[in-house]
Amino acid sequence: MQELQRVADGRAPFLPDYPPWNRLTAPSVSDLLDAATMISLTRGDDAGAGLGIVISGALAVERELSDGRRILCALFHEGDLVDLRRTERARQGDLIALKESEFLALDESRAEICTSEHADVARAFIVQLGDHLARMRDHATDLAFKTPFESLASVLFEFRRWPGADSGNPGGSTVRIPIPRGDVADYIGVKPETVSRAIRRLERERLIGIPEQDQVFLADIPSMRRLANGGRPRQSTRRS
Amino acid sequence: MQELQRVADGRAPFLPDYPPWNRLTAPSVSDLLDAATMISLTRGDDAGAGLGIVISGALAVERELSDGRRILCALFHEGDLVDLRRTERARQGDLIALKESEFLALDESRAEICTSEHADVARAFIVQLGDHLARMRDHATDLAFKTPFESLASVLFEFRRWPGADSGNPGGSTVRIPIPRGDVADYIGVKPETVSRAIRRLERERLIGIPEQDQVFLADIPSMRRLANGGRPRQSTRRS
DNA sequence: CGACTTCTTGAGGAACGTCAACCGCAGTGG
DNA sequence: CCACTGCGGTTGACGTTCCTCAAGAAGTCG
Repeated sequence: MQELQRVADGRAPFLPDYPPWNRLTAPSVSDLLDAATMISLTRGDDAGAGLGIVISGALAVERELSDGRRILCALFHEGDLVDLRRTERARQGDLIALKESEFLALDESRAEICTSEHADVARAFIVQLGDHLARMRDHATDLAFKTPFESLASVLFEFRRWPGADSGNPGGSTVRIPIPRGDVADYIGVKPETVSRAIRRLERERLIGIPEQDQVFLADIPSMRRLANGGRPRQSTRRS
Repeated sequence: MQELQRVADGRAPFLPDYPPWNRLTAPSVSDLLDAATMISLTRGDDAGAGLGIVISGALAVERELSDGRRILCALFHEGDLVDLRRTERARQGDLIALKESEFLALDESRAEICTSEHADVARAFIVQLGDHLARMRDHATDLAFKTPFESLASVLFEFRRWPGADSGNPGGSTVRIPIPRGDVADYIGVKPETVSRAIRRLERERLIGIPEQDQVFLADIPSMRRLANGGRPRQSTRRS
């Protein structure tokens, strides 16, 4: 029994301590964990499963285009339910780890039984899927924005909502960028060079500061919010 | 009672005759319809509800950016479950009709009770949400593609999957474009002029034909598939 | 220390957005 | 019956932007 082993490890709280997972009743948790297998991943690893819960780290749905371009069309963080079951298309993409991660893979058929037998599990799934849809709509909006500055500003706010992103700063004006620049670029649909240039320009304009490589200080949150919502600062509209 | 009235209208099959809706048991359907209100919409109307099922027509989540740009970040067609409940962001956008549509709005709290009491309804919701997530991932990939030709090819295949899109052509090589050009443009993140130019170029290259304004004949489906999957035909790579 | 990856910076060109005008059509009212 | 109006779609010229290609800087791991 995998979960018993885990409990013996002293890592008893198998499911994330976030809603909706910490709202489940004990029998539901038990049944869900019966269908679960913990997988440890390092950067680049394929999770090899289409259903599960991210325990730590960062995963993404990666798609390699026929001409070599790479796209990360969805990001998943700690506590996220990953559901790639509805796969009518041929190229659904692979679920890969962007860093050291732990993934609680769920057996599809047993998980399905679990959702039909436990209303709270079904509810948790619906809540999670609805959450992800909202994020995907935001992301689609970012991509349609087209200007890297807006996409970047928006994705910074997205990262700010990641669990643990605001650890150590109460006001939340420091954001950790949890994945490398190249992955950010693949996520917002631009090239790494463009991400670099965009960051440097935001820095020049005093909207953000980069104390460390993977940290961003939001110096002017209202302006950044405006930017993320479409107040596009094209060349002509630099200061205004 | 709204549904009794409808039944009296002779329009008894209230839910779409597609999976997963036609798989529900009678009591589930009855409970679900108790929470439902049918709304008739014309182009531009706001549905005014964040949860429901599209009975006919086409709806979209529209977002107006602060500088006037307009983005359709999700499309919904006949039989789709629309769930905008997870709205942590301020600007979630509006659910609007792109054409004459009928929308079966569901009361949120009563629908929630319904999903918790009927496992098959919960399952239908999960299936639908998972389906939409897959579509959103595809869409995000399209948008990240960046070249309008690829996005357009991809969106044509998306339209081909719409119910009724292949009515009258067995092979499915004719696709109906169910929404105006401008909406297509807002959906794939480009300008109407670019959509027009992309269509004309695909036509010039004999990949598609445009018998009517709202119809596309896929003359070379394999090539279009390649295009949609990222075999990008930039200026230099015209024939190869 | 050296090979590697990640990030950055620069110069040049292709591509899409912008602006403007035009076409065809439907609805409207004189 | 026909001019007027508005809307959706198309076409063209032009400019900004971002991708491409290339090289260098900085940090990491062997």
